[in-house]
Amino acid sequence: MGENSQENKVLTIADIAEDLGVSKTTVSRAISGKGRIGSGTRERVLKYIEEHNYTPNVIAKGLAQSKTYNLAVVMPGDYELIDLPFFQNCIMGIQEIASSFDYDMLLTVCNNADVTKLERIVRNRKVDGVILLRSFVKDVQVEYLQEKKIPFIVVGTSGYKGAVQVDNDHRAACKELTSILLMKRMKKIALIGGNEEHVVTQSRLKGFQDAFAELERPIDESLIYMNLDNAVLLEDKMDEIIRQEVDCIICMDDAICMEVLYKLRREEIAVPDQIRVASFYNSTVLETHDPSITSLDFDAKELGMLVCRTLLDMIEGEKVEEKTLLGYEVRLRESTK
Amino acid sequence: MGENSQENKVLTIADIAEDLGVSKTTVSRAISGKGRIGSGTRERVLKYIEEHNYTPNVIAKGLAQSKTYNLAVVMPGDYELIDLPFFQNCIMGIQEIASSFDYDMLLTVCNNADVTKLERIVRNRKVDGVILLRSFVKDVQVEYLQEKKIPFIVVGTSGYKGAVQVDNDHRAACKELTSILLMKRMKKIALIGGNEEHVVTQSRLKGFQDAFAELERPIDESLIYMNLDNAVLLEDKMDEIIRQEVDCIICMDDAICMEVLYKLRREEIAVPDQIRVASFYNSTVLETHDPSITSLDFDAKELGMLVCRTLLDMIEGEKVEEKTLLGYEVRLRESTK
DNA sequence: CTGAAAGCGCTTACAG
DNA sequence: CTGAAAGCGCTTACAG
Repeated sequence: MGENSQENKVLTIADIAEDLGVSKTTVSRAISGKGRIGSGTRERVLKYIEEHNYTPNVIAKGLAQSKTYNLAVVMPGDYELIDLPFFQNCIMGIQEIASSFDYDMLLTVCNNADVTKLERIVRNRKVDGVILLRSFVKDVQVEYLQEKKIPFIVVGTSGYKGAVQVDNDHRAACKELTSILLMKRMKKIALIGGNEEHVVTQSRLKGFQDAFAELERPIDESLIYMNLDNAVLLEDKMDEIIRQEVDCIICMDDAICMEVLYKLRREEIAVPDQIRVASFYNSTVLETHDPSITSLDFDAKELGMLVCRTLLDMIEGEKVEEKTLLGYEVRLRESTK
Repeated sequence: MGENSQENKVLTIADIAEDLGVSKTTVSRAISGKGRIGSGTRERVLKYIEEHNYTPNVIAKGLAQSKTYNLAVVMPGDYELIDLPFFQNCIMGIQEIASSFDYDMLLTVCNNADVTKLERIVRNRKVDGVILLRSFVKDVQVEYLQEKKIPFIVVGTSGYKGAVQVDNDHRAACKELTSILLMKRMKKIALIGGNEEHVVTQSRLKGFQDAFAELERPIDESLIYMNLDNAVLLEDKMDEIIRQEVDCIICMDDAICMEVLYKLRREEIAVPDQIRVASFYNSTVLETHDPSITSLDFDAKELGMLVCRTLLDMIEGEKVEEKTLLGYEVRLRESTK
C-alpha cells in the first residue's frame, strides 16, 4: 500500500537480474535450463521467481527465437451440424496437448476455396504450424502451405505428396462393417454417399468396394449413390432406392443417415424389419435413436491429441510419419438385426 | 535464380529503409500513417511495400506496443451437443469482426471451476482481451479477470458489477412467448428448466414469471421444474408432469425439449393435440422436427459480431455500455397450434 | 560457471 | 518533414 510500492508492476528478467545481482543471461539460463549455470545460482533464481510469481513474456521470448507458441486450427466453414461434435472433440484433444506444451490454439473458420484468412495468419507470422481439419481432393490450403513451407498437418487423408496426415482408418472400418452386413446375408445393399470432393468420401467408398471384392461378390453400381449431401436430392433418390427393394442402406455419414431415417419413417417403412440401416460414421444421435443405429465409432479427441503431438514434433524439426491411421470400432445395433 | 538471390528472405523494415535510402522511422510512419511524413516519401515506401509484398511482423509490432492482436475466446467444457451451433455461430461472428481488425482468436475450452487454462493465457500475455461464452452466477473466470484488470466481456448476463455484457434479451423474449401461450388460453403450463447456476436459466425464469404477473395470473409453483438438465431426472419428473394433465410444456432449452418430445412419443401422447410444447431456445433441430416446435429465435452470429466489436472498443480504451441486449423473434409453429 | 553485447523487428519520444 | 537512438523483454553466440 506504500506510495512507492511496485506491487502492480510486471516483473521482467531485468528486474530479477538486478535484484539478485546477476546478469540477465544468467536468469534466462536458469529459467530455460539451457547453457551451463551453477546449481546454487539456479536455485536462487528459481526461488526468486517462485516467490515473486514471475512468468516470462512469451511474446518477447518468441520474437527472440522466431517462434510464436501458437498453432492455427483451420475449421471448414461448410460443416454439417451433425459433424460439429467431431470437430469439437478433435479441438479439445488438440488443445489438451497444445496447452501442455505451452502452445495456444488460434482458430479460424475457412472455406476451401478461400485462403485469405489462413494467409493473413501466416503472413502475420502468428503461428508456428497449421492443422487442417478437413481435406479436399483439390486443396488450395495444402497448396498454399506447401508453397510457404509452413509445418502443417491434415486431419484426414490427402492426395498431396508430402502432406503429413493423421486419419481414422475409414477404409478398413467401412470394409469391415460392409463385410459384416454381407455376411449377415444382405444381398441388395445401397450406398448413399456425400460430397465426392471430400477425400473421406472416397476412402469410405473404397472400403465398401473392398468388402465386396474380398467376398468375391459383384457390386451393383446402380445402388451406389453419391453427392447426396443435400436433403432435396436425397429425397428424390430415396424414392428410387425404396422402389428397388433393397435389404439395407448404408449411409456414408450421420447427416445423410438422419435424412434417410426421416424419409423411411414418413414412408412408414420399418427399420430393421423391412429395411436395415447402417452409418459409416457415428454420433450420439444414432446411438439414442429408436431403433439404435449400427455405425462406426471413431475417437475424435484421441485423433486431435495425436495430430497436435505430431505437429509439435514437426515444428521441432523431427521426422514424422507421413501418414498415421487410427483404429475404430464397429457398433452393431438394432437397425441391422 | 541467381546464387545471391534473396527471394526467400523475409523482408523487414530495415531492408526497406536501406533500399530506399530512408530511415526505419520513416518506413514505420508510412505504414502506420502516424506521425508527419511527406506524401512523396510515403508514396515511395508504400509502392515499394506493394511491389515487394512486404507484411509487417505483427509479433514485433505487438512487443513494441505491448499488444498482441489476439483475443481469447473461452468456451465452456460442459456444453450440451445441441448448444454447439450457438457457440459455433457466435464464434463465426467474433472471427469475422476480429480478422477485419487484424486480430486473431485464441480458443480455449474451460470449465467454470477451472481457471488454469485462462490463467496460462493471461500470464503468458497472449491476448489483449477475453470473451467469455458462458456466464455463471458464481463465476471464477470473471473474478480472475476483474482482479487482473484484463479487458473482457461476457456473452450473456452476469451479476458481477462492472462486467461488460452482451446478451440476447432472454427475459423479454421468454415473457413474450409465455404471454402468447397464456393468451391462447393455455391454463396449466409447466416449465422445465436446466442448470440453475447458469445465469441464462434465471433470466428465462423471470421472463416466464413476468408474463404471468402482467396478465395477473397466479403461477402454480408446483409446475416449475428446475435443474432437469439430466435425462434421467427429467424422465422421472415427466411422469409426474404428464399425470398432472398440463396443457402445455415450455422447455428452457432445446436439449430439454428434445428429451421431452422423445418421452411424449414413447408415451404416445400427441403434440399438439394432447399437449402443446414450446422451447425458450431455437435450433434447426426444432424447426425440422415433426411437428415443428414453437420456439424463440436468436441470431448468434450477430451476437458474436457485436461482442467482438465491443471488446475491441474496450481494448482501445473507449467507454462502452455495461450491458447491451439484442432482439429476438418468436417462431410460432405447429407444436402450439 | 558467468556476463557484456548484439540481436529479434518493430515503435516512439526527442531533437533537428 | 526526417532521423538517431532507446526501448519492448527476451535469447544466444562469444569471450572470459
